Amino acid sequence: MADSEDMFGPAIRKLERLNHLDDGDRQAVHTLDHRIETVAANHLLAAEGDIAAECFLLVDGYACRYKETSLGGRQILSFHLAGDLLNLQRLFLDRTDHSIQAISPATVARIPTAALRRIMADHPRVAEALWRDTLIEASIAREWILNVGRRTATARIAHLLCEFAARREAAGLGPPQRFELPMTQEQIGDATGLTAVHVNRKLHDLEEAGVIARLRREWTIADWHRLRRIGDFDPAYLHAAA
Amino acid sequence: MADSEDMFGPAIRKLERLNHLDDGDRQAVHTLDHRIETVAANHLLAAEGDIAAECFLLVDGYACRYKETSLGGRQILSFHLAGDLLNLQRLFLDRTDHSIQAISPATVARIPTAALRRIMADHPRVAEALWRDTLIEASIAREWILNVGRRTATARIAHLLCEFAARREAAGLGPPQRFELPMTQEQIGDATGLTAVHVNRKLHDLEEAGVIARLRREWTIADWHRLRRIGDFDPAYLHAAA
DNA sequence: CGTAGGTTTGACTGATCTCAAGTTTGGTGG
DNA sequence: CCACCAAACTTGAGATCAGTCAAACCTACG
Repeated sequence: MADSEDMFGPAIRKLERLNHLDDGDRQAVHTLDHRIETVAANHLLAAEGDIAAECFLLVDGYACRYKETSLGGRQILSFHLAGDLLNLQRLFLDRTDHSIQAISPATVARIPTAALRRIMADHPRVAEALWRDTLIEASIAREWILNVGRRTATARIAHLLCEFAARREAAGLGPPQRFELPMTQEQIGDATGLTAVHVNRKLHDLEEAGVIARLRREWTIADWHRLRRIGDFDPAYLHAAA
Repeated sequence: MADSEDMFGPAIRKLERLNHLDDGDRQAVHTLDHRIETVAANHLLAAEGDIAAECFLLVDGYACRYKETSLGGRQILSFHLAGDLLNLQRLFLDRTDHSIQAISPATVARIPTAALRRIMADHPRVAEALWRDTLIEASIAREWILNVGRRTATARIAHLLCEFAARREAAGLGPPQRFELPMTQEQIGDATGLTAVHVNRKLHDLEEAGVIARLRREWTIADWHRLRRIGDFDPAYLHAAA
């Protein structure tokens, strides 16, 4: 049990932020049927069109979801950190409609959707937490439509950084001012609808303006207030629990 | 009851596409607490930040959801037609995170979220239909991120037209080849991350290419196959029931 | 039949992309 | 521990797609 305690810890903490759970609820989550898998960076966890009836719990590391156009353009739809549940739409839909990829070395638990549906039926508080999680994810997706559709390149990038910092902090993974960013500039471009080249240039602008600082993969938000203003970032859409 | 039969007809048909319902389920939907409202085009039904705990059922007409940047840029997040449930995220979240507006004269039923939560608790099949509806909406939002982020102007517009035609047909509102488009070119621009001027030019391109034809507000899709290819449209993301 | 909202057109601007080198970084095997 | 390699990052020059601004022109409706 100590083992699955470790594995499900981040997820339980996330569910507790979404709804109050009692001991029975927590116990039920701990004993969820699952299969642990450790994968390298860039490993594809699920592909568009898959019919495997399972959800993923990201135990450790980072992942993203994406879709591609028929011309090969790739659009990242969301980034995920430890504790996030992925592929929840498979709970009630037949097919995975996007791909899921680890963007760092990662540990995931594959959970059969049947097990999740059972826990939802038996534990209404868990079901409500999953509802909230799904609705918050939809809210984030809407904010991304706005970001990609109506903001300038610099604003899109700044917004993405703000969101990452905020969610990372909410998940208890560390302070928002300083962190190691798991994604490459190419991935930032794929998430913001820009090219890697343009992301690079705008990142330099932000750096020269003294808003952010970078040393290798270590990022510092030098002026949070200004970054937030540049990115037009209002955390309301995260509903305080993402 | 004949009255509410009429009012809830489109919604019941939509729920039936999402999950099998029995007579009790349908009866419960028909007797849902609600308040009918008829509004003019452009009427604001809900605003970002609202705390009123109610969802909307679009009984007749068309509506859209949108967000705005602090600089005034507006991004439409989705279009809705008769039978669609709006603001479902208020079921489990405290605040409306986007605005909702009628884009044609419309009739809506305002339903207190408490009534919807009750029906979900008592009628699991209805609850599952609402789950599916929410998940499909999230899938559509992801496709929109891809559309706005990674497609050319013409493709974005073509994709939007394909989606509208497909959803309209799925809702039983008429054939996909010919329809009256409820939105203005400005609104198409707001939905695709373009300006009205550019939408106008690309629409003319599509017309000159013989892909679409317009007469006043009446649109004809002259070459569905080509429109679909131009828009990179694969209806899988609608999960056959949107 | 006047008017406001919607559409169309033209000329010009500018943000972002493309292509094509480099350069740095981090990991790996010898 | 070092040499090497692939991936990631940088930089520059030129091309292009879409935006801006401004003026007409429809057309639906009161």
